[in-house]
Amino acid sequence: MNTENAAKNQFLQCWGEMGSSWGINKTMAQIHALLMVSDQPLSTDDVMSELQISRGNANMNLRSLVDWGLVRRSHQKGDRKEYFQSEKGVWKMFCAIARERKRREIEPVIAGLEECLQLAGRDKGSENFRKQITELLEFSKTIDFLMGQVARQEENKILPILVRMLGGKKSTKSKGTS
Amino acid sequence: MNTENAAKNQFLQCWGEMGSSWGINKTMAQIHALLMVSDQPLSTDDVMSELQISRGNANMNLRSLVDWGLVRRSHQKGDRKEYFQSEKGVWKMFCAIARERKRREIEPVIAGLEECLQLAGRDKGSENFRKQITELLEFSKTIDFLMGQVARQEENKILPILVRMLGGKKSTKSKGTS
DNA sequence: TCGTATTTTCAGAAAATATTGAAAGTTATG
DNA sequence: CATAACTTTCAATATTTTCTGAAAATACGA
Repeated sequence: MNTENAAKNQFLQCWGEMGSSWGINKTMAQIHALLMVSDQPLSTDDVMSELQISRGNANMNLRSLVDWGLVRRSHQKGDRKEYFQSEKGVWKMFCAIARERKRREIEPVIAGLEECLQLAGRDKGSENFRKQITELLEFSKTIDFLMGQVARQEENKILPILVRMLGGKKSTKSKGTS
Repeated sequence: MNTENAAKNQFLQCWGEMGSSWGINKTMAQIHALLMVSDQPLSTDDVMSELQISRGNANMNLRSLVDWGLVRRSHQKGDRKEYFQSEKGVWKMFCAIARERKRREIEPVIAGLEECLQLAGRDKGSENFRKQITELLEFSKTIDFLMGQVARQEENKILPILVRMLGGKKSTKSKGTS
């Protein structure tokens, strides 16, 4: 990691940690952070030298980021190398993550819980079990639905509304927060 | 893992996987699953034998579950052993998780991003950097606020409202979605 | 207080995950 | 189509995380 900029290093560190704690490969999160604050698209070699990681590692995690829809491949004219550019809009990023986590983590849970109900049968002894699984399943389906809908919003209209609904700070000034 | 019940095993498996993919120790998630579908509180030994894990492992993860507010310690009269009982309400569980993840994972990110801004200074060269970090920071603060507010709702009123707002299925009955 | 039942801790072992780097594969260009 | 530039793969290795089990600590009842 270059020493160039302490703030940038702090950011790479911070973002990597956060990724880790949400079950995302730390290097993947760091590359994402690097690209997010990079003014130009970066090549695999740029990423390797900035983060001091191997080609294989850089390649694999860049591909993952592309798969997640957080990063685009790009090309510079007169250059054979591939460059990578991050989506910078926070809401767009949020949508991409919501979409992928729905697909990778919520949908499989729904399928798993449905299989539980299948296996549980209808006998008296499994009543409580079925009730609990059914409640989890319905909740999961609601979350699944909401993540899907949120992920397709072009603009972040929903969070400000929620903030108001859940008691956002009252405006003390005469004009609204508009 | 006892062979007693295929549905239960499926559930333990499924819940463990889900935990893993969200950065939660798989065993912790499995113990949680086990307690969720257990009619009586279970002792450490019960958990050990159901999941075939060591005392140390069981103890550590039970403590974590208690720390997360997902499991309560309980006692049976005339028995010196400690027993554990899961919160079963899905909404209550959701709130506990939201509360803890806010505290453990969102708040540190906010602090980290604020430190980035400190370190970045005010010079022209860091303009884009500051803009990006600032946007991430504001988004994080919004999420932080929302998780805090959601976590304190006794009842799940908010999700049904959201479902309606984001295009919940239209009523097929004669009256409109009013 | 003592002895016993129970819980907690923690160093070492095992398992899971992430990383490396070199070879194989691919693609663009003369 | 040969070559050089670049990308991808993957077996070996390193690192991190999780788990074990026995020892230490604690709580309880007589």
